[in-house]
Amino acid sequence: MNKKVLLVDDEPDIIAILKYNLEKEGFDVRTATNGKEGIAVANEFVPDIIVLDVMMPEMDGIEMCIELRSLPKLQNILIAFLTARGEDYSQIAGFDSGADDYITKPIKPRVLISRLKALLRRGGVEKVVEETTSGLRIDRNQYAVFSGDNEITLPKKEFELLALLMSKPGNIFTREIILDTVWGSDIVVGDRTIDVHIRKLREKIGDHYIKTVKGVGYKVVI
Amino acid sequence: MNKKVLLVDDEPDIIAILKYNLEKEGFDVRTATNGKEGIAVANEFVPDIIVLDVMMPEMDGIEMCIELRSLPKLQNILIAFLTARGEDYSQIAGFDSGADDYITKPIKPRVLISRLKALLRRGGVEKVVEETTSGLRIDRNQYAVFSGDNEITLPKKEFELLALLMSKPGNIFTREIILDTVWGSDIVVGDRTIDVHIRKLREKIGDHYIKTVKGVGYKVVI
DNA sequence: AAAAAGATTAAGGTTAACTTAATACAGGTT
DNA sequence: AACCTGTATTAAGTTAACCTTAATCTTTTT
Repeated sequence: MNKKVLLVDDEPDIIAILKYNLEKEGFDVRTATNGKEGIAVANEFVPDIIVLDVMMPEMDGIEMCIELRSLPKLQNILIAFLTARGEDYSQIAGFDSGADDYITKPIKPRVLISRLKALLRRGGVEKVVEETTSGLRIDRNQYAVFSGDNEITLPKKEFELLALLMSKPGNIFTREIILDTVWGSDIVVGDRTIDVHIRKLREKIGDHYIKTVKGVGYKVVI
Repeated sequence: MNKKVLLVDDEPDIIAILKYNLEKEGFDVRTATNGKEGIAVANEFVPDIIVLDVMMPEMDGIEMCIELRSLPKLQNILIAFLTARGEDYSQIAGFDSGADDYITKPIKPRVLISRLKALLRRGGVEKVVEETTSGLRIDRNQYAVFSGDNEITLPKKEFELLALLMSKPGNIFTREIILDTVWGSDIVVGDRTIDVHIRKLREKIGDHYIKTVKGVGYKVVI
């Protein structure tokens, strides 16, 4: 049974690219170009996840999100906000209109897909906790990681890097994906930066959790 | 039944050379010199594979590719991009408009042919997880192979080699195809290199999975 | 039996990743 | 504003893993 995605964005080009790529991945996709239309489609289509541009004419993403959350039928749908990088994030996040994830544009289709899958996989807000059988646990709400019983506090970048790896324990993440997701596709930092962060992580959580696959990337052992 | 190829390139000379060589190999060839024409021919001809120059006037390869993928009838056709060497590859690959292979020009006709044959043989997209009845499993997301229950981590080349063999379990892969696919048509390594990698693989996953067919190539037992 | 193809082993060179230390930067505090 | 503290990034040197080749041995084919 394919997962249903509703894309809401006022730019037809972006819609087209994302739609194509999501469908290739096996998603069932519908689209809308403004908030009003989005609500209508959501009502009839009842998607699993809605990807929502924050900035839109007529009814913007935040308004749409609030309205969606007020409809009983649509209360449990996952909502991912698309925001332009550098946009006043606090305004959106602080508002807490009920989004489950914030994704910054520009984003490569590949990366978007992996974020959406991660969201669907962990089922949104209530499953912010991810745990491996090897004993590593991450709690996105607490912004904390646990190795066995003891809590380890991580700075932002280190946390985000580990959170990415933990979003799919066992899966490999290439350096490219890591840079795109943790740093953003328009920020340019060297490859060594990743190494150093991995090093710091290993220092704090223990060596055995993160595995290097040379020439490919990193993964968290299950 | 001959395989049907559609060549789309704005340079008549290149078209002529490739057409001649492909026909000599038994392919059924049609051509087009721009994207619009390409779509039209594709619609009527319904080729097995389309070879598409990225840089073209009017409608470029990427646009054409996206449009092709939007037509139900043509969704499963294989698409190979021709790109000039040194061209900003990331722009193309990152865009992920749905190509099945990227081939850099200049390319020798016989190399192109072997690439196309490889593509047609494995039917383009590979499954993420592939498993044989003999108990060998490969997971491209995890970048891991399993022999029965235990996970075996492989370095890049070994993994890619096994991944190729596992893309069609039971099928034979010639040394030429292996070199083209795993090493790339422009990299020249000796034949012994393949042997050594096969040896390492057998050492790690067990001798019985990979079978040598002398004078032909290797295959994974089903 | 000779020739060809593949298997095996060890060794070298290359590249990617690790490590350490130094610098730059941000946030908070005096 | 100056200072402190912790974090992020870069640079440079080191280490380790991997890839490839060469040389030798074994098997298969003619």
